[in-house]
Amino acid sequence: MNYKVYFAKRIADSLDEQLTEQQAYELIETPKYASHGDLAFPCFTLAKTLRKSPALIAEEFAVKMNDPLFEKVEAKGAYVNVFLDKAAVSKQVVEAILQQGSHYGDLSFGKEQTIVLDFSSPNIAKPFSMGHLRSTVIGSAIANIAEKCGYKAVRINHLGDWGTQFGKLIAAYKRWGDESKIKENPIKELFSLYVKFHEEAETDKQLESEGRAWFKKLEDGNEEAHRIWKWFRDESLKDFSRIYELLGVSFDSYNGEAFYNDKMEHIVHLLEEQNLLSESDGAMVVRLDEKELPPCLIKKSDGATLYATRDLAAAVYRYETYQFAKALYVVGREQSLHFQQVFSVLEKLGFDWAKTMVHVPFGLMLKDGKKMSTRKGRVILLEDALKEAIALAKQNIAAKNPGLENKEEVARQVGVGAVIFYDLKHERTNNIEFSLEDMLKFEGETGPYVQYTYARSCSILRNAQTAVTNTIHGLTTEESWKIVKLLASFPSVIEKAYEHLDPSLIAKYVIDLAQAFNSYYAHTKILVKDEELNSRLALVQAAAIVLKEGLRLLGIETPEQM
RNA sequence: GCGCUCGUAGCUCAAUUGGAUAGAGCAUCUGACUACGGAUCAGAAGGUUAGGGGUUCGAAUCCUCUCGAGCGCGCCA
Repeated sequence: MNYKVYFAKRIADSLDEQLTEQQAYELIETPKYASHGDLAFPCFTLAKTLRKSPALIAEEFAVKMNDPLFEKVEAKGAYVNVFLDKAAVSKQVVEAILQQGSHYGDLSFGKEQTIVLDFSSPNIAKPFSMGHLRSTVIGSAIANIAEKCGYKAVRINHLGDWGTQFGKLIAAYKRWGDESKIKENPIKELFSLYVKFHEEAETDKQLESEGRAWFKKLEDGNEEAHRIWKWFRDESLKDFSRIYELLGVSFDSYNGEAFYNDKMEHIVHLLEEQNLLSESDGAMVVRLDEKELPPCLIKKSDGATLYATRDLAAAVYRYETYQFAKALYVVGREQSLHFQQVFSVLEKLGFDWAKTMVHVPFGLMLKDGKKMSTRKGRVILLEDALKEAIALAKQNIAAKNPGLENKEEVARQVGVGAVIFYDLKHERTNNIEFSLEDMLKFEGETGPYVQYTYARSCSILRNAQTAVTNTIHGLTTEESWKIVKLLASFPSVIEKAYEHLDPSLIAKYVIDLAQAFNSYYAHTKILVKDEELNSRLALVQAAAIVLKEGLRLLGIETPEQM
């Protein structure tokens, strides 16, 4: 039961036609302070149509409105504050959760529709840095949230396995490469070749054109270029899959940029057919003057393709393959111009589905206020951070719970949970100042804090040694009420997280719920044999279910002991 | 120079998208029945929301200017 809807209905009923239920719903707030009740309706806007003071209107509402679900209705200034009946609402909410289990909060507005998500998309032959963490965990969480809303989600890892950079890398390999060293430590060696290339290129102007030439060869099917490229790609993928396994992230497709190599002529052909291509300094571009955007480059002057060309081909391929209702690109904000251009070109081509495509940008991971640059070799490897987090979790277990059975597994879950949560708790669009120290904190607003709360709830349920039955009464204390209110709002939090495509809303929610639970835990003796025992246990179980489900949506596991 | 994003406690972030008294967590300082797990809880302290002007019943949020930061702006991705 959605109490906001219920309240909105009551308001609309007690007015004649001045306000629709929908309008009332949109005005209702949940007050910041508990002393203002559980739901509030501000009367400012009604004051104009009713030609009465807001306070007077609130007063009249308060008198008129009585309902078995409302314990008290109070006018305070311009607000109508409603206090819900704690026992009745607690019963409804907790019973619903126990009945539905992990399906509590499932929504259906995405039913029968497919959503494709392009995320993670690391570059081959480059280390998986902290910077890639954001796209990976945000994209993965949004996919989970979309599924919770009923969508069929297609997770696509659009690997950066094509482009001029490979020409450069091959050029560097031909000059300074050592096959045996690369076999020993592929990513590290390839990456240092890449860095060296850029260092040398500062003084040796030859290098740049050598790199471009190799890419052209690669694109034209040169056997040697292709063999080297394939080798680099295979080695890199091995590295990546190790990290994805650690993170617990999976994909439905690893079709990267190279996959579209034979699908680009089609796009170029379409553009030609519709007279959208024009020449500029030897390159082929689509002009976007009417949108006041710079032109979108389709082909370089040597005939080689560009990133945008491949993205166009990918979009068309994906639409033909999946008939998506929505396509998301979870890619850093620094590429927002690129996506504006690509979407605009698709529109110009007359694809009406172009308007279902959205760039979901996110802030950068900054180091000392600056972008972490792969070129300059200033990177922090994600795998190193994960390993440190896991080692720290292991230390904690050794100190706090030495008897724990599957230490390794739990240490992984907790360490990785800390890293993922640290990323996801920040609002998506904001930059994050990277701090390994903060990321490895397990106290306060962290993943391990929520996991710990879950483990505690499991512990109580184990100790209870009785099956929880679904007949609830009581639960009227301030502490339990805080939990119930949060539990009741879970579905709307999911809806909002999807609407904003922002997992941080769920991260914040899960923190709030954990805090409410811990506060309850500290104030209430749960395992005492009185007639409310079963109700308290049911509340604990309901909280556990929602904590677990919330963390699952974020891609974080929930050990029962830690 | 132009465009985008942003500026909130010492630090990292919130604020129901224009609503009531701007809230959390770190860090600091106090406390917590000899405990259902102390990776916890309760409390103290910490603010002219970068700054000026405007819009209205009401602004951290909207418009404008100034200052400051980050990222983009044709053959990289």
